[in-house]
Amino acid sequence: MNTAVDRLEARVSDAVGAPVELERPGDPEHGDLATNIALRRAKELGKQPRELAAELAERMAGVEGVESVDIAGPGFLNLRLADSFFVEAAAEVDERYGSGSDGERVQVELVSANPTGPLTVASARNGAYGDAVARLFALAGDNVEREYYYNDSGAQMDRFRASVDAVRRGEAPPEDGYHGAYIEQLAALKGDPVPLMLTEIETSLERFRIHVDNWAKQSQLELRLGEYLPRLDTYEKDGALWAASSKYGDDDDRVLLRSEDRSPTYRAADVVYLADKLDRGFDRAIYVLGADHHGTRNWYAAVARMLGYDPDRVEVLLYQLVHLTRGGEQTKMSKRRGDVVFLDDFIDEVGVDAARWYLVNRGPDQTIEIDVDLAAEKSQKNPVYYVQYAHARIAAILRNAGDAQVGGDPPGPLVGEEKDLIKRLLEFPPTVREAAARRGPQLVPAYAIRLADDYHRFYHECRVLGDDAQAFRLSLCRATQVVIARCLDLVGVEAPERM
RNA sequence: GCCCCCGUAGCUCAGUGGAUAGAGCAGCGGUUUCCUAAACCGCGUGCGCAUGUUCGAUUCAUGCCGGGGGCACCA
Repeated sequence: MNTAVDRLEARVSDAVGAPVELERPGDPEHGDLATNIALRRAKELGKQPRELAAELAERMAGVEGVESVDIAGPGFLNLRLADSFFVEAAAEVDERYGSGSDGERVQVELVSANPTGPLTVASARNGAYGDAVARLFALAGDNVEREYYYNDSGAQMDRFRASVDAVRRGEAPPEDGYHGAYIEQLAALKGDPVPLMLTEIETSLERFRIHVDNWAKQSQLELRLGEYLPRLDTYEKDGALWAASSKYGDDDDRVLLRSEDRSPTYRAADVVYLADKLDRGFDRAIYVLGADHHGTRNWYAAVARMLGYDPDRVEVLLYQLVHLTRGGEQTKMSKRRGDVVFLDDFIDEVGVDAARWYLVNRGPDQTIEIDVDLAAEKSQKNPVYYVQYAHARIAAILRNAGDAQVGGDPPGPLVGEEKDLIKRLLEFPPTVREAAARRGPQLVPAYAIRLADDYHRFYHECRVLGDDAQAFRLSLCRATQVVIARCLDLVGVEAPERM
C-alpha cells in the first residue's frame, strides 16, 4: 500500500535525484521526519557530510508537504512537514491500512503437540507466536493456512493408549505411561482416547483464538514412505537405513528405518510430510519449533534439497521456552509430571487476552518468564488493558458523536498532540512490514502501546465533541480506532467497545 | 567437547548502525464542576568485559565471562 510517507519519499527522492528514506527521529526537536542520506553518501561523493547536506536541503525545501529543512549534528537532514501533509495522511487510514498484496501461498505449521495430553503453556507459545506470524502474513496479502501435525502411530501413542486402557481396567497406568487427572477423565469416556484428546486440543485452541485449517496425521503420511525413500540419498549402517542429510546442509545424518524392526522413525514421516506440503503448492512452508528442537533446524531444508525442491521454500522458526513461576518457584513443563500448567488453566487464570499478549509480547529468541500468580493478580495493570482501554474510549466518543460528520480539514493549525498521533499512525505500515519480514510479532504490541499512549495524551489535551475541530478530530479517533483494533487482532486480542 | 538462545533501570522486557537508549511493574508526589481517572503529568549517574569494522556500535565481527537450552534408532 502506498502511504503519504511513501509518496513524500518519492517526491523528495525525485527532487534530490537519489532514493531517500525518511524516518521518524527519536527526538521531536529533530523534526517530523529525518534522513541520514548526506552522512551515508558523503564519502562516495567526496564531500563533507554537512556540505552535501546543505545542497540536498536546498533541493528538498521546495517539495510539496515540506515546510522546512534543517541541517543538524554531523549532517542529518531534519524535515518539518506542513499541516496539509498530516491531514492527508490521517484521512487515508482505513480498514486496509497497512495491508499488502504479496500474494504468496504460505503454510504455517504450528503447535503440533502429540495428543497424549492437554496443551501446555509451552504449546501455547508455539500457537500464539505461529498464529501471530500467520496473521502478519495475511495482512501482507498472503494466502495463509494453519496446519497441525500429530503423531498417531508411534511408541508414545501406544503408551498413551495403554495408560487409558489400564485405568479402564481399574489398574494403574504403566510406569513409563501417562499419569494425571486427564487420563482418568479419558478413561471414563468410551472409545479410542486419541480422537477424544484431539477434540479437546482443538477446543482449547479455538478458545485461544487459533483456528487450525488442516490436521495432518503421521500414520497416513507413513503409508507413502515407499514413494519417497528411493528419492533420498541414503545408506545402510548398523542395520538401520540412514539419510545422508549432512551432505545437504543438515548437522547430522538421521535414521529413517530402525535397525530393530525396520519401522519408520519420526524423521521418515517428516520426509513425506515435507514433500506433501511443497507438492500442495505452498510457496513457503513454515515450521514453528521450540528451542529444544534447534538441533534439527537444518534438517527440513536439507530434505527439500535432497528431494530437489528449492530449500528457500522451507523455513524454521525457533522460539525459546516459557518458564512459569508460581509464588517464586519455577515449575517444570513436562507432561509426565503433575506440576505442568495446561493452557486451559493458564487461560482460566489470566484470560485469553492477557495470555496471548504475554506470549507474543516477547521476541521469539527471548525466554519468557511469567509469574502466573502475578499475571492473574495484576491483570488490571497489564498493558493489554491499557491498549484496549484506548479502543473502548474511542468507541465511547464515536457512540456519543452519533451520526455527526467525520473528516474534513481542521479549522486551524494542528496542535502537537494531533501531529504526534498522526505521526504514530504513519508508523503502522512500516511496523507491520518489518514485523512480518523479521517474523517478529512482538513489534506489534510494542507499537500498540505507543499508539495508545499518543491517543490518551491527545484525548487529555484535545476536546473532541463540541470543539470547532470536532469533525477532523473524530476522523483522528476513527483512524486510531481502526489501527488499534488491527494491532489487537494481529496479536489475537479482542478490541472491546466498552470497558 | 560441540551447537543454539540470552546478558539493557530494583524486577519483567522493547529497541538488529545514527543525534539526549525506552515501556510496563514496583516506589514517591501531583491532576477530575469537562467526550470513559483502566487516564494524564513529574521524579532514574542502566546497554556483562575486551578488541576490531565504521564518519557513527546497545546494534555488526572476533575473543572472554555469566545464565538457559540442546547434542536419541523419543517426538
